[in-house]
Amino acid sequence: MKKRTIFHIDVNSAYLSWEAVYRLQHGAEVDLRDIPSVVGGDEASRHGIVLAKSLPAKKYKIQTGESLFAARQKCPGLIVVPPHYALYMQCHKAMLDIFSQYSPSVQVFSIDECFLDYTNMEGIWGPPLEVAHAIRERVKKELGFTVNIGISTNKLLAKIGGDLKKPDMVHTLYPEEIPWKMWPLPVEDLYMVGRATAPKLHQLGIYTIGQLANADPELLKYKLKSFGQLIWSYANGIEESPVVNSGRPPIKGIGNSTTISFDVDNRSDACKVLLSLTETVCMRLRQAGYCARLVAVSIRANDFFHYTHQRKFYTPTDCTTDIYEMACKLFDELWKGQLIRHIGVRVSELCANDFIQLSLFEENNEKKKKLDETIDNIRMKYGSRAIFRSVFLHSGLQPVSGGVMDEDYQMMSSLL
DNA sequence: TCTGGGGTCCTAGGACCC
DNA sequence: TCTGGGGTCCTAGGACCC
Repeated sequence: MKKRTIFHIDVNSAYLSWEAVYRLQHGAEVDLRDIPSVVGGDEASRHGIVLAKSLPAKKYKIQTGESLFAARQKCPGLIVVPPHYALYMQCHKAMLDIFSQYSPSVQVFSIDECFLDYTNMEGIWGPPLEVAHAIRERVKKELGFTVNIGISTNKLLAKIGGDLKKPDMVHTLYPEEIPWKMWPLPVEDLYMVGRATAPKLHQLGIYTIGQLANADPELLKYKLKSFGQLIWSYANGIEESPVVNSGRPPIKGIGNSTTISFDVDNRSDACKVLLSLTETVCMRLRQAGYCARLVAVSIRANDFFHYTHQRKFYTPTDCTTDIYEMACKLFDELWKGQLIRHIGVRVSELCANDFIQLSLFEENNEKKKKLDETIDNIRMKYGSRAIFRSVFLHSGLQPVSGGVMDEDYQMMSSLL
């Protein structure tokens, strides 16, 4: 197999950098990146977590995902700004435009991370290291934020390499550099070694990626099943997945969930939330041209315990009413009267919807389809609030939940 | 006013069939 | 009086990622 050259590019403190740049461009005096600051959700509606942090905030050991309450205890006077997802989508697209000029093969990994296949491109743009620096400089100059770029022969090494030291840097992590650049790192820095696996590895006396790489793969397989094999390979830099540029890999499921601003204690409110979640899920489903066979409902209770319940249709559907009715049924079977903090709806087992659905047993199938279509069109044209079901009047609940709504992005699923 | 939201993949155990 | 065994489908839950 031919040796590849892969770049991994990710934005330093993405949401926070983008927020900082926007504010500077609109007359702000201070750069959020220079002070202890975070992008955080709205605490009043119980979305109060850290979404992104500045480097000065990181010095206070503030972590992404922790509560703003905890973050402020670590750093009194912490600046907290709300997120603007439509802005982040614009930044994402702008940087993608730049990357695509250097290779036809760019894989979007998340809103702030891409892989770029630079194999066979040297003849056009020059040596990888020089080009990576050129890209880094261009993004900084033209868009105002900094990125880290990792270079190697596969996606895994490029990604770990890119994380070596931040911000605004380019690193290589070629296979021959693994022993001295990657193996000394703590094992939790390895992709796929998370909160649950790290302690298990520690119990085996494995604290660094190098120790994992040189551990007995049979022992790891015995303790961690196929996952043990996977992370052993990763620790040795073995990973061969291709950079998939042509759009995203096909989607497997569509979900929508929300933390409600108050604890729901009755079926009627819960079903309204289910409806608003289902509206968005089904709109996205139809937009993508799929029908779904499996519906799952999840709830997180007041005590943070999490429950799910799922069931299959005999015939896949994209109809809001069908999926909503199923969601309610599942909810009734799942709910035992707990106070509900969070509700989710997810559909999966998707198939293309371009076959003619037999409506032998459901004579009003066509009517339902027309209704969904009409509502979709109105919402696409005039925004999601242009039309909604009357049960939401005076309910204190969102009639359509989820997605980023903006003039430029009427229906856009948030990527993070 | 402590703890979001959107994904993918894997495993375990029970039902059911031959 | 000891009660298979393999395969598939289904559901619940847990792990990881950003």
